[in-house]
Amino acid sequence: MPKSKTAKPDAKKAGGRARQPDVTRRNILDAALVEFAAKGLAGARVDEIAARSGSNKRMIYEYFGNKEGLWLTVLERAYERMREEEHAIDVARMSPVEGMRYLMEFNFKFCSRNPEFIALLNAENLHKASYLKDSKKIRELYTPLLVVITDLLERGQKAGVFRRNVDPVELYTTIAALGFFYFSNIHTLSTIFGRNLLSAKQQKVRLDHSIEVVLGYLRP
Amino acid sequence: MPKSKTAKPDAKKAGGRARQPDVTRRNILDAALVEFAAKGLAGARVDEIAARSGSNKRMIYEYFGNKEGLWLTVLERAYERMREEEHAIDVARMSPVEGMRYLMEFNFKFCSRNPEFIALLNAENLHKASYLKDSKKIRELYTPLLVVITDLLERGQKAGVFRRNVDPVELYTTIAALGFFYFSNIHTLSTIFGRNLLSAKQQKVRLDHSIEVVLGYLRP
DNA sequence: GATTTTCGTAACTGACCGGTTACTTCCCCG
DNA sequence: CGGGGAAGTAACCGGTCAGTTACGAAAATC
Repeated sequence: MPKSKTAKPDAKKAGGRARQPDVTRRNILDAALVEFAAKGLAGARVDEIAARSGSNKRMIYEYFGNKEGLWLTVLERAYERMREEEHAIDVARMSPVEGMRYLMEFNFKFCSRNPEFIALLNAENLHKASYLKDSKKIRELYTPLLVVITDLLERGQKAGVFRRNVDPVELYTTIAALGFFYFSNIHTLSTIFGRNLLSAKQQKVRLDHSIEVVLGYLRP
Repeated sequence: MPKSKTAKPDAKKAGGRARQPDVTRRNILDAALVEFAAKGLAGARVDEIAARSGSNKRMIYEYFGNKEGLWLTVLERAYERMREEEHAIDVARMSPVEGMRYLMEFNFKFCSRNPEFIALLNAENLHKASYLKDSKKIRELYTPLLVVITDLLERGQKAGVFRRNVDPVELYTTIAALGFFYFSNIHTLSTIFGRNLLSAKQQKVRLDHSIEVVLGYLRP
């Protein structure tokens, strides 16, 4: 989300009034992401978003129409961000095993770094993805990770270090599951196991194990 | 949800009034499970639960105090049910590989069969498991699956069919992840992949792959 | 600097919703 | 058989919240 727009003051904090629609818009979206992620669609309060954004309700309804419009925009933006980061992945020069390891680490750490994204996805699944389904922007936008995985698999198979007959979509789902689930259920799991799974140490244990599972499976 | 309770009239449908606290209680919980799973804690409507249960709000507040009390009870009940089913698992007579396969199938199908359980857990994680943490009933109740996994691992290692140095808790988490994630994110995944992952066919593909992953990993 | 357009504020509205209460029904026990 | 208490009903209350509006202030435009 680099700002390609202007080098202007950017904030209206210090009393300085400004006329910067896109900044206001962004502030609202940032605030909405936090609120929606913390409380879901039904639990989130528009007033709270307005207050937190430094803007006001009127602007929200001007830009996004209603609460659901805001929700969809926040959701689309979260997906865009993820895809941007994924696009930056380049494992072409790595060995298949190295590449796969790197990929899983990326996925895992992305989940760790973006708890709001996790919360958002879960909430959207609660609604049976009804907002996502209506989104023009997101349809048919496969994750770039899929391409990378396909490439790694092929190279690994040719080099004889990966087993054959692995469906890339299935493997992608598995990798996504291993990262996502841990963070998605981190609070109930922590409660049941009586451990703080948020700790860096526990996270490392989990990531190492997950990588072991996938690489172990991929052995020819 | 077979009714194992009594052979009594049981329903107050046909005008027949009844004085059956536990039946009313159960009806409320059944209705609440559906409503909470569909809309989350904030989105659920107490009036709707009352209507759907065939009872009324007054009874809800009499039995459960408030909406949150009802939520916690529904949550505890869902966990209890899962543990009951898990307790019925007996893989003692199966070979380690057979047993592991059976276990994963059980876990997967449980998730498939109990979408409300998935929704409930996700919602509770949104609240950072705050209700679960306060529950006296659930604390320190390790899932029985963990015991079974530990046993299978040991036997498999002794027999030389499983690798050594596998942490049972990590493996449990992995197995849980492979089942849970698919169903938890089934709507967004279906949208993005453009496939209906709810179909029996897709489910079989996923389960088979998941089993392959774990058994592949476990090879010595 | 007058006009138009955008932005911000705060009060408002109307629906909704969690929770309560007054009152009725009818089961159970003596 | 009659009274007490549990079970049930529906109206109601007070607060909340999504969404609107009226109006004022400041920018951009000329």
